[in-house]
Amino acid sequence: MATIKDIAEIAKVSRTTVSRVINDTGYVSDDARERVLQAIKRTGYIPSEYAKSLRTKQTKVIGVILPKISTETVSRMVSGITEELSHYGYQVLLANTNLDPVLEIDYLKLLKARQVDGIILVATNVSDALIKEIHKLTIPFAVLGQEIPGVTSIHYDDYQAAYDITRHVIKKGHTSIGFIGVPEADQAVGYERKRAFIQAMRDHALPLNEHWIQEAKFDIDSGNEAIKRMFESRDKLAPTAVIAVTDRLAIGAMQYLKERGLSIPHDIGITGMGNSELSRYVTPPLTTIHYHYKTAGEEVARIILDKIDGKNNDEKKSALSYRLIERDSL
Amino acid sequence: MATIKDIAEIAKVSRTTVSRVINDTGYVSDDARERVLQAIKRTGYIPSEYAKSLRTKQTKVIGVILPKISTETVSRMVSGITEELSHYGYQVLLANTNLDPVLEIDYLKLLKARQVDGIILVATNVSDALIKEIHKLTIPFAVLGQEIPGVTSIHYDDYQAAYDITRHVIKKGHTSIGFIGVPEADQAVGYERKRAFIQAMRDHALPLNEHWIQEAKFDIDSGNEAIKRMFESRDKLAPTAVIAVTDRLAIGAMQYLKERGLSIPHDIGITGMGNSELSRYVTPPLTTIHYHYKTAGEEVARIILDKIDGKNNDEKKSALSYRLIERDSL
DNA sequence: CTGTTAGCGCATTCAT
DNA sequence: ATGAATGCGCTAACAG
Repeated sequence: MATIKDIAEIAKVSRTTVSRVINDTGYVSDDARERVLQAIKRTGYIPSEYAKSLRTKQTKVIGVILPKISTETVSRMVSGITEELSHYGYQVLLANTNLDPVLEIDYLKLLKARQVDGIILVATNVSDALIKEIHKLTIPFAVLGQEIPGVTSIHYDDYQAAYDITRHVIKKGHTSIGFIGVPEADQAVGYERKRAFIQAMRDHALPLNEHWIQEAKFDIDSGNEAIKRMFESRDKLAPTAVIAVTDRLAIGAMQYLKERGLSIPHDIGITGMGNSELSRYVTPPLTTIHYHYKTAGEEVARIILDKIDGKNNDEKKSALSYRLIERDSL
Repeated sequence: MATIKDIAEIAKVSRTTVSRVINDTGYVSDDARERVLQAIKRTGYIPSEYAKSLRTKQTKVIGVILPKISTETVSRMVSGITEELSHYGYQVLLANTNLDPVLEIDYLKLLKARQVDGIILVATNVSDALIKEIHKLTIPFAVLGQEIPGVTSIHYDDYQAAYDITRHVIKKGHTSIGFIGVPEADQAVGYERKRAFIQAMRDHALPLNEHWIQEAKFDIDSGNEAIKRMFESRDKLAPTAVIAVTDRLAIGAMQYLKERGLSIPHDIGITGMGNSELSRYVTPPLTTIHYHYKTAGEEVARIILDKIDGKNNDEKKSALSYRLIERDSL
């Protein structure tokens, strides 16, 4: 591997001059520049980013901590992040926790050690320990997907979205409405969406049947089981519509309903949230909430970049827009 | 940010000693070690990976160049890669080309500049310029998803898989079989799969109708249009089964068929390839080929790691296993 | 316009 | 068992 020193020798100039032509900074005679360029070309020399970073204290790398790359939500966010960052010569160092909360903290430290210029956390469950660690951070930081006190974040307005879809279901004339949620440890998807559902029901003076409020995990099968519990409760009553907090859950529920011979939306309506690709192609297509995940990735990238540039260093909160997509499942 | 020098001063030892306790190398008295550890704890000191890399010529970072992160295939591969690498303390630097072939070469250089310990290319269309650039590379390198002469790669045995599924369709009794492919510039999905289809048909002495061999892009709508062209050809003949080279294409085709009032698989059978999550949940569930994408990611990570360790430096080829998944669409 | 000097933070001889 | 000295590859004053 050639170094700046080699180039300097070949071109018969000092290392400084080489540095100048590389970075296009300061005056260099055409003659010297030419010789340097030639030398670079001949040797295939590429300046070491590491050595450069050591001097400049800038790595042009942003660390992204995420729970699991192979989900649509996250991969779309990452897509938005990488795309936006690439316009400014930044790259992404991935830290995939695979849903292990301990790793989140480990990676935070690791990224610090790597002197990344900024860190983006794609969050699900945020532990107190993590929040503490985040507050100790001195480099630009932002959270995507959840709201953390005192920290810049872009979150989805889960409460409002869930409230909207619940109201939508109610407006369609349903009064017996079931709900499939996820554990409340997940602030956004678990807690907020459930809270919104309950509030919307109350605001419309509709009854809440405890059997009709089920909790599932995040996978499709889990949705199937959750609605099964709903239908097999002793009182033999069943809702006329079910709101699931994710599309996958809704799709799992649809499977059960179909197996049971129920027609959607005629016998029972169902809605999801997330507008996953799946939701368009199941039968019938799912009514759901579309979040702009990729846009969120782009936006958080821009925020980090701003912070790096020194502007906009204060805490900043924003909620990403969403819209209700009406299809045929309700 | 504290440095090794600060710690040395606080602990009243030399930087060398600090380095020794950090890396657990050489002799250090318990007393000195204790003081160093205390100092580290107090200051929250984290050694700079950059400075370390500059000395050791090891970055513990693997560059991954990919065409688009937000597809199921790629994100599963990346998931396998990051998971495997993390076991050995390596991280992934992402380079998302967004399908721009020029960027592939740019990123190759960038990763070199960042002195990554290895590079994994998740490939689609591989240009000659890229191949040339790859051969100039001196760092460990491997390709995932396509086969490149003289380069270590894990590819899918697209020919065999497509041959198998064609034979499967034939065995089901079909003789009038259509095909929806993609441009042959894509060696694996475009060229190989088509070649296999044609060969299988010939081997079984079945006729090839040119109207029934259509080319589409990669998206769902494109599959829809492709089969439409098939059905609207002048001779008014239509196949009794259609093989699409991706699930998305198959799903697009299914939409058209349904709109046309055709029953699947009764009136016409259809198959995909890829076993995307979608394929399980469309109606009817799609018969397809399942590739072990994540496993491939893990495997290529292991290969790169081996190369870094100096073992197994020669070119190595392997094909990943797949299996036919029979569902209800055929 | 160009070169000299210094130092970023660390690991590694080589002495002691 | 410990430290002094050196250099990895680069940029940034500071002189000339």
